Amino acid sequence: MKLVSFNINGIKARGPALTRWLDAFRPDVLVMQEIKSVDDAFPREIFEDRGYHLATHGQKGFNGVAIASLLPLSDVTRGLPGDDDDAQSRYIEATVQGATRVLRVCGLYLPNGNPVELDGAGAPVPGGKYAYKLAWMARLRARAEALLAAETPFVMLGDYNIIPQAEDAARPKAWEADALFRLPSREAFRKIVNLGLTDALRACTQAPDNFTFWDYQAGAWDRNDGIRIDHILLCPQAADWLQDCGIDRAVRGEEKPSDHVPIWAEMAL
DNA sequence: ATGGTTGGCCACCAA
Repeated sequence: MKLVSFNINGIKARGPALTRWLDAFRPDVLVMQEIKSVDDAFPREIFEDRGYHLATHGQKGFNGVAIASLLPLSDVTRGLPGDDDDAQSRYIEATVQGATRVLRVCGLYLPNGNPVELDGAGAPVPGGKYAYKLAWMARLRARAEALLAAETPFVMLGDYNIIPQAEDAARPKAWEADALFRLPSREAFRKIVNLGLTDALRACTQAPDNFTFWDYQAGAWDRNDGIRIDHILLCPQAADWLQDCGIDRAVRGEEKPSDHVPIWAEMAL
């Protein structure tokens, strides 16, 4: 079965491009980010007409995540545990029933974190976007720990807004001070991976130039000035079920594309 | 290295 993460950058603008890709690729389970829609305005028929179950967690104007699945979906939960005051829609979980196995699918849109605001001592300014990013990552790590402790097979996939290593950017120097690549961001990502999770793409290839995002600006796509920030992390059990992983980069060159492309994992479920 | 584009939505913010 094919499991995919795709930051669609606005469902209202992405209808034609998304449906073309959906019909060509036919994912079994799809998590989306930046739907930029409230739940009531989401065009559910795009998915339901094609036989998908759909769970959305949207908000007005920004953010918003969703899960579409050909396999039965159950136990949908919305929001990342750990902060009841967090009003941003960035996290959704659901249980997917495969032919022989059950998988907890965690779809996430990790905060961008820019601009990086630091105080005189170099600490993130409380209430700033960078502090929010790091706090969110600590909550995500706690959630992964809880799922590991419960021995619930799970995958955490989505737009992490993290460039894990220099080979994951065409021009790493340009990103050194950015919230997507600065060392504390990469350390926080490693602390999650180091719980024992597998980066699905890196389990299948060490090649550089496996980007998932190219900015709309300055001809980034034409110059292949990209970064790898969309990731699929697997718990040890789910990693045993991984068969292949790749990035559907051609989507970026089609008409009216998102600035991200799908990353997929083939799993024995 | 810098400047630049798109989405949501209606004055700009976010990326």
